[in-house]
Amino acid sequence: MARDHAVLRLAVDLSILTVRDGRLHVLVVKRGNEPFVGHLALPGGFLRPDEEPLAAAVRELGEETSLDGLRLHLEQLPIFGAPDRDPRGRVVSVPYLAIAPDLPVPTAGSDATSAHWSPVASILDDATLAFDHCDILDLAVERARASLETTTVAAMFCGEQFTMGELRGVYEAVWGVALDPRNFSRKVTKTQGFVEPVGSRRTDGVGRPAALYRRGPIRRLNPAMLRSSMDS
Amino acid sequence: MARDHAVLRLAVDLSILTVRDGRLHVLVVKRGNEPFVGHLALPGGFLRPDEEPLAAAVRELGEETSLDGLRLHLEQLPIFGAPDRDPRGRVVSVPYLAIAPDLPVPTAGSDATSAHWSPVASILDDATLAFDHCDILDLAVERARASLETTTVAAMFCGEQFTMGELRGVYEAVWGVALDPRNFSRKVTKTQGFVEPVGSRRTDGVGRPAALYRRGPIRRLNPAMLRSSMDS
DNA sequence: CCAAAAGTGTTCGACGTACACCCATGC
DNA sequence: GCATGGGTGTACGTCGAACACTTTTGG
Repeated sequence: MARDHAVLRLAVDLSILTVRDGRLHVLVVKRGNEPFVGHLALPGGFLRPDEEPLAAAVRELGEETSLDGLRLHLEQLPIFGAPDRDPRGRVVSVPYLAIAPDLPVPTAGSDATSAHWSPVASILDDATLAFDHCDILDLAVERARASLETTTVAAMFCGEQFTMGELRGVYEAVWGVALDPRNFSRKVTKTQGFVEPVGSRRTDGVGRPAALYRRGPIRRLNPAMLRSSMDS
Repeated sequence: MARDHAVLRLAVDLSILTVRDGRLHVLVVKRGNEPFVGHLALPGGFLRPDEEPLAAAVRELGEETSLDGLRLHLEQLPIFGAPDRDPRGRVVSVPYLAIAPDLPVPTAGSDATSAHWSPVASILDDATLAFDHCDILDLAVERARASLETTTVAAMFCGEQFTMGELRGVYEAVWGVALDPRNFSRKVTKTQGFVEPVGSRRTDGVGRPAALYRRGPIRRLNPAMLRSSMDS
């Protein structure tokens, strides 16, 4: 039995999603190093010795975006391991899906310059990401869509306090459908533990002030949210 | 920036599940090499150079069990990457869930001796698997339970042709609940593409002969199968 | 005849869908 | 007033749960 084991490095790559202006956005960085210098890519980096993959994802999140990975929803997706996916050698990518509220443009750092939010639709249409990051992003978006059905992560797209309209906007942006505001509100409030009323109301915009909510303790949604389309 | 990248090896570990005698079983091997000589473990092995992880899983399946991995349901689960999980050095495990029909006891080969089916319940209760394989198996069983709700993989536990009773037995064994035979049959047959009637009937046992079915083209179940318990 | 498994018909209730209608704010 | 967004009431249909009842075999 020869030692024909593959020796390789692990990279963590993050699909950090948020909702801005009613559309799904992803955080991309412009690469400062070879290969793919100047190309857009998902933030990420190599696993360090004695480091757990999840810890590496949290670390990269802080280094490249100043986001607190411990407070975000982080979910590991199936790995990408094609032997020729990285010209530097054998690198297997461990993708993470991160769901973040709409925060100010994050800081750039390390080997990444000019990190910024970019609409997912245009990124996937142009297919301009380095490596196989378009495939990774595609997988992450699909997972996010599915997670909205069965879990309460939609609230992770919002801030500490949010209105029903904001939460509904998350579903509409990620799923790309219009939902009935009245039935949506009832479904959410009747699901014990999804959201908790804060008591106060938001009076900033036009229209009747909306009640404010915060995230409840429940993480899994049972029964699930349904994705069937409705006319607005 | 020092080159403090972790250099490591990838292992694929397979949770090969089947249903025997109405109970969920998993394929385990007795280890023939250090570490954990003589202990039970999930079948698996190291990734080879220029090999995709999925290809490695299919290869190991054929080597250690003579099962055709291309014809089975294979699903990659989140990796296990604790730095100290393998005494031989940094080894990250890529777990695969395989769902197989109840086949004759597979052949043993390579560094694994006496591969055999073992009830999942007793394996998890005793917690006797090598490495962190109990955690891996636990994850695989949870995934299998969830997959039965949203996909048609339950039929992968059966042979080419099967009766409604057999298919229902899969759900009952994996979920550990009793289902109403009458409502189950209706639900399955009314879901277009889940199963297709063969036309013939099976007359081996006692009772009215059951109609035979084969797998249909549909893979995702919509609406999903519900897991709520019913009294038998 | 009896036991056992397969399958049909039917009732009930929960819930998603659709929409009429009312509430509260800015302009 | 009127547009805009927030929220309640309610009727309808679909579907899962429960179960009475019939069918077809072996012993």
